[in-house]
Amino acid sequence: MFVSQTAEYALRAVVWLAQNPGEPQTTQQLAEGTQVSVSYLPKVLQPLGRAGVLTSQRGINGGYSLDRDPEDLSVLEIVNCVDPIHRIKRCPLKLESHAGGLCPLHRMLDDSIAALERRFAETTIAGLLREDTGLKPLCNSGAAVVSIQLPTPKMGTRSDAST
Amino acid sequence: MFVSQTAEYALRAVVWLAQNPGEPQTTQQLAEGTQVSVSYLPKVLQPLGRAGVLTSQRGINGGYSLDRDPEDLSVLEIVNCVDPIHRIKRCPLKLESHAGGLCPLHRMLDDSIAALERRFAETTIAGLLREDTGLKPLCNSGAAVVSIQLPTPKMGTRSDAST
DNA sequence: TGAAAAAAAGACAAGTATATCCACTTGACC
DNA sequence: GGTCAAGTGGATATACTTGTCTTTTTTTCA
Repeated sequence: MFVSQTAEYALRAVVWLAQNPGEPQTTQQLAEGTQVSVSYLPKVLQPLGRAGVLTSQRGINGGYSLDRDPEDLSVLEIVNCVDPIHRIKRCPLKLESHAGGLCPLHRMLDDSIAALERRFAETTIAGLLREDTGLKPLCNSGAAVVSIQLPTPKMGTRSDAST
Repeated sequence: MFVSQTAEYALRAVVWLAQNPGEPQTTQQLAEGTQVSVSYLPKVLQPLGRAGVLTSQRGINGGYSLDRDPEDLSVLEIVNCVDPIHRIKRCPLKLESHAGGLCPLHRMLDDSIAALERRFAETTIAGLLREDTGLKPLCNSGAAVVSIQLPTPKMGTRSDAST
């Protein structure tokens, strides 16, 4: 894959939390909102808690809430909590002659990783919430959907993405 | 990960074959040149054979040889033989409201995949061989190393990449 | 034709990612 | 303080990726 399933789940959860500020979200609520299995989600969230991205509160009225300003919380940070991106630093073949650099193949691969990393670093959670193209980040139902603003009952008017 | 181990191995093997045209390379030779386990390599190469990227010849003096012009053989093709890149086409949460497009989160993720795909499509094997920065693509030893052109017996003079 | 070299094919083993479940702890509220 | 809601941690299951090994098939060459 490209980013792990777990990282994708973590991103969903953080986006959901950013969309539902105020009261803490229980595992149930998060699981429903992000369509992640309720029994797996806690495992995904724990590293985010340890990293200080979110806080968890036990007991009645507990749940998870975001502990960072979405405005300077990047996608990269979330991904790195859960499934760190590894750059290629040394020759994977361990050739002594390549000790000081990477050959064209691995340089190209590392550059690609770097580009991805850069993009993830530049994308903030708040940015994602702002760039609303008619489709609110994950979620349909419940809490966060204030107005989805359907243009007409017919479909396919939005012309955003398709392929 | 980012590209699978298997895909990385496939790229190494193809680069090696492009560097060693002429007589077919046995699994042993390829394994040594690419530092891939000799018992795993055949598994990696088989999909490439089926896809017509390389041909294999059994028996004495057999081995693998590239069956495509490195000039228009892209990294993307190799990767796709072995571990295809999947774009995000539909909402992974299967929200009906997102049927016609992707939300900002998944749009961003898909755009990142697309950028990667584009880069891989634009990079040819021949291109990698040309862009020789002092380090020949994988390989040290043996066959393909005609002149690695060591500047001095001392190390670390090359100043190409390091971080 | 026979022997040896080589890839192909398939069974199997190990490791890692994903997912589930349950017993335990923490905390809020009565 | 008791009770119940909620997260935590650990054990276990399942699936997929990576890796090994053995047998079979193909091919060349003597």
